[in-house]
Amino acid sequence: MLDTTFDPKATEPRLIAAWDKSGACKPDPKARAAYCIMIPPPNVTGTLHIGHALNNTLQDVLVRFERMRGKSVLWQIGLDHAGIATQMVVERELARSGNQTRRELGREEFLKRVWAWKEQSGGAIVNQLKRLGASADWSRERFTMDEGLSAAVRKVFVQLHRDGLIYKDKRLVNWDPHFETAISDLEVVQRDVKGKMWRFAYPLADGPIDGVSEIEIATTRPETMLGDGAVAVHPSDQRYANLIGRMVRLPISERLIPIIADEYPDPEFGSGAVKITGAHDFNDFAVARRHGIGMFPLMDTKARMAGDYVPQRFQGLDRLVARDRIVAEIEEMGLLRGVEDKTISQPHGDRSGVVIEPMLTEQWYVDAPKLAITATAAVEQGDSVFTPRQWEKTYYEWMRNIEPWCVSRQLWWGHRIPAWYGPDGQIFVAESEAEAKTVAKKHYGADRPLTQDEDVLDTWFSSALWPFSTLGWPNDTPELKKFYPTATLVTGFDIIFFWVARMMMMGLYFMKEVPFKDIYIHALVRDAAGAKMSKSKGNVMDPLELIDRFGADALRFTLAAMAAQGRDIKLSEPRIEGYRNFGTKLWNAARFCQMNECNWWEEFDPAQAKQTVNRWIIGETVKAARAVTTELEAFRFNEAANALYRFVWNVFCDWYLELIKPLLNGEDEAAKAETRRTAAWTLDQILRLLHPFMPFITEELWERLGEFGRKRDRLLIQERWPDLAGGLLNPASAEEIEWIIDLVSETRALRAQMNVPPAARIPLLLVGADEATCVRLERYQDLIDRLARLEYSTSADAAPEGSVTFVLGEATVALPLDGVVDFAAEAERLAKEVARLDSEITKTQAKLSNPEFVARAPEEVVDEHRERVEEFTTQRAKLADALARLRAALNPMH
RNA sequence: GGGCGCGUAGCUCAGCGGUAGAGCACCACGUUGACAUCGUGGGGGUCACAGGUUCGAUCCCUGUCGCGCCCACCA
Repeated sequence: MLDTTFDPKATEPRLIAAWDKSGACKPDPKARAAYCIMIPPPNVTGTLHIGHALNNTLQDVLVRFERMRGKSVLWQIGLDHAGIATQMVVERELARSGNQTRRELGREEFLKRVWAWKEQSGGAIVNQLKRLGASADWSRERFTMDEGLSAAVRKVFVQLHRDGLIYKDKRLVNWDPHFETAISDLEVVQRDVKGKMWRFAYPLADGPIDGVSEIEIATTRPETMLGDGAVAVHPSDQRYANLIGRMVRLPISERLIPIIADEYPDPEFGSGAVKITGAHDFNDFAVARRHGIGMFPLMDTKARMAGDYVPQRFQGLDRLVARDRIVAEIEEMGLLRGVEDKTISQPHGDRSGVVIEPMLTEQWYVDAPKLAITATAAVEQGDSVFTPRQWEKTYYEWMRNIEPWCVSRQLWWGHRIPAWYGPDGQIFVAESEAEAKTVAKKHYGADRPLTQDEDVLDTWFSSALWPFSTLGWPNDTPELKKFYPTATLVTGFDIIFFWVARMMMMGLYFMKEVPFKDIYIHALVRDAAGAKMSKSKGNVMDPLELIDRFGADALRFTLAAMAAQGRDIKLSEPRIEGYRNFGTKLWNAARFCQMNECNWWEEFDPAQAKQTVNRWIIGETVKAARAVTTELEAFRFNEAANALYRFVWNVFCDWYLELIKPLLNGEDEAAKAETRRTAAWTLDQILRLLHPFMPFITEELWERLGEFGRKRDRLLIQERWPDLAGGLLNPASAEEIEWIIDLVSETRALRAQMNVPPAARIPLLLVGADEATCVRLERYQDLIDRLARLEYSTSADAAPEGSVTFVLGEATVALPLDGVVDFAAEAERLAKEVARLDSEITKTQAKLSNPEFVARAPEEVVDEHRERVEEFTTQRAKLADALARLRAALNPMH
């Protein structure tokens, strides 16, 4: 006998082990149709947060669903080496344990420590994914720094370089002074900070012109003035027309710089003149390039003032310190023309949080604009389809404005760039040092020492190859053939640019096919204020703690049920609790079945069921199965979950199990046996349908129920999805049972309104009921009595003197007057109902008398309206009659 | 500045042109009955606002107001 509740804590670990041991999560070699999902590889430093929980729940739902549908399913699992994040963690660890710093250790030794860290503490998230119930083939786990994946990275780099799609360039990059590395545009976040704007006067070098002796510029970053190469004004700006081409003497540096004309300055803003600092500002860089203006770098890798263009007294100062000193000097020189407070949006490193400096450095770039062309076209042609569709716009928007992708990072942890330099700086890009040497020898005609590029690649470079590198590429493996292009990508919108777009580019370039057919973009799980959950904000909900408290099934079902399209998820505990209760409800329904010997019977053929109630539930089950299937195919997880919730609780538990109680306790052995088997069959279907969402409780029930009926020879995870073949829907049975449900519901409402004590049966007389109704009432009298505690009798005659009649379902009911009824309240209710019906009838008739409606609305809609009028009119007549009688009874003087 | 989205019951939210929905909360009644992690019933909404399209709009279009996100930029 089952306990009264399911115990997730005791059960989950056992089932995780059982699934793994069964091999059920490996692709089925016999199945012809392939289905593959690539996990968005979590960072090796990561721990499971609620976003992972959502993301992986949805993937697991799909994976279990498709597996049960008989496909050969590969859920490719793995981890990302997460360059900056991991290096940060290990460096912090070193600092905490009083070790040497990264630089003191040296590159080789530091990397050893990182690998050691990875072996020990990395990948904790893998076990946490298992706790969530993820049914992946764990034996195929990959890591972006695996030898195989690293080889793929090298091959891709070399190939793209050979094709001219990777190149080295000296230009302005986003520089993170904390990690001392370049980062890509995407890794920069703009934040508003309070700042100031200063106005400086730059004196004209050759004295006053037309009485003007200086030109005023505005800056929020005075320290960069040391690197000014020009002052720009708009060509149409009359104020400066006569100054264009003149020189100004840059204060402090005493360099002479020209006044140039360019479209960039906005004459409306400030003085209309802009200082041009090509080495420290992206806009200025463009202007300087256009005009061949010199660039003067002012900072070292830690963003301290340094270099030839920085006077001795500022050398080594932090740029903010230098800023104050420069402003002071300008003021002393009498050239400060004003200061005002100003909110500035400042770039920050998304990992380091420090202010990013634009710096002039040499880096490796991927020609993203070129690769984006096919990647954009693929979505336009529908080779890959976003769900929800609106994300395609976001994708296009970015792809059409894409900048070259800076892929080199001045870090140690990552894929080292496969480029070697000869003594004269000649670059040899090759898949290995040996290969580079061979090429170099040919180039130089002799062996020359080569040094490898110090830099590593952006983490997202290897992630971009994930859909094919994990399948064995560049080798032509059977997996690659079978699973590429993959079926569905499930991910959050926050990494559409970082990851999805780049996988599209790389996949299309190297595989000539899109990496995935469907891209399902889910919402972000946010905190109550609608903010992104983040460790730094301290607003995270820990999924593992939620699993401890409510069980993994409850968390999974909640996430799936809330994964509606188009809105962020605000997770609430009461909701999880509610779905935990749903599990308990299912558990107890199974317990009821077990107590009543509703045991699994393999030979049971639902098509042969005779009892109306059984035929009805079989039809309802098929309807539910179809709904769940359709919704899942369209990635409407919430709809699928809701359909299941309603079917299990409101149909199976609330009605079916109640309706069969008399049969199970009755004398008709044939009916009893059929009912037991039908109940078992239905429960069996429910377990299958629910399994993708709640794998633990369903698997456990599957096994436990099997202990009593026929023995199960397979785990539920290996079972097949319910057969959706038609022929099981039985309209007649459905109509009859729905009639009972209506009757019971309405009678119950009536009882409540009449304030009848719960134990009391009340006699009701049906007046003028037709024969079919009488037969039905007769047949289901016990049931109706049980469920509503009403004893009906029927009469073909009119209602007895002094009783009130009213409508119940399709029957007219007479209520003897000596009850405990609040007639006034009842009269009010009836009057309200009559009024409602009147307005409905008027409304519907108005529609019907509109010739356009009749002509143009679909036929079935018009018919529906006609029926509605008829139905409402009959009902209204009955109610009005009852109301009249009631009023008469209330007021005998009439 | 450009783009995307959201305003539906007290709360959290579904809703795929055809009589407005769920869960929670609330009120009433109910417990030796598979389940109090429960059951039955009930109250509660001019679907943000204004126009338009349509026989018919919560749904499509336009505008307004409020809120959120993304991208770019502010010398």
